[in-house]
Amino acid sequence: MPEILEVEAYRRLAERVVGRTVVAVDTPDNRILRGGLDGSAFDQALTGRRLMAARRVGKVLLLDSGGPTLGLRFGMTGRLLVDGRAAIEYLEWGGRRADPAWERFSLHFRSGGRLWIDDPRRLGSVELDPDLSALGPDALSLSLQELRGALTGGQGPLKARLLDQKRVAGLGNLLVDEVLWRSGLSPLRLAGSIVDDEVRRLHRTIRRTLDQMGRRGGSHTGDLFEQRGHGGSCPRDGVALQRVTVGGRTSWWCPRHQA
DNA sequence: ATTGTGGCCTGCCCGC
DNA sequence: TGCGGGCAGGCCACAA
Repeated sequence: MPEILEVEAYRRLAERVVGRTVVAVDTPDNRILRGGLDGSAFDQALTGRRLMAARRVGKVLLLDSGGPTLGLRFGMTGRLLVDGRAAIEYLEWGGRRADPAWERFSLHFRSGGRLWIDDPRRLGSVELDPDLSALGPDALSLSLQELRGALTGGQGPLKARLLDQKRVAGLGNLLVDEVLWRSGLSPLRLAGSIVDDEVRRLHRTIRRTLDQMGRRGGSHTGDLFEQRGHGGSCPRDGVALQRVTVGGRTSWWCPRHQA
């Protein structure tokens, strides 16, 4: 599903439309439109605008227009396509095929071509000038100090904390499971119990994991991924992985080396 | 205020 | 072969 790595790939793809001018906005599904606006409001706000930049904050893709900024969220099954090209061809848990019925939002450009969102489950959304003030520091540039801050105060399990977009923006279920597995930290540990040594290890692991998996092609390319599921075993030491729900998400972890 | 839970939404896979 | 149940999780509204 789209976590920070996929959305960053979407952002790079979206750079292809920077400089283009919007001539029409298609909103075949107004259920994904936010801010109480209908399709014509999006059309009115964006038609005639030239796109100035493609940015990303956490899992949100932002297209600056000189007027309103268009914010795109991809939920679990949203893909971005530009001129018929997908940033991520295969999306875990996404549709197994391309279906025009899954097109939810589309920008047409004066110079030709278009950008659109394909989202079978409609868990994504589109918004003008989204409020991003509640988002925590971005996971791709997360400093040690920022991670320390994210883990400080309050209570709750480590994994829930890392998934909380107000604490750290961009990490999703697969990335957090992979990072905790590599760090040897249990998803159930209380965030406040993580000592400084472990915070440093976690920080190093986040950086290395995002870098490596970004090059491999997305959040489904972790070393743990293939073993997620019943009957799966730890790739490191072979014992059966345990399944537990943390932060409302299915979590797979190794009871042998994650403590 | 923070933390937890349920629901949204639909494709896909499995077992009968 | 078709069908129904379970599952996937990002995000939000809502409850405690």
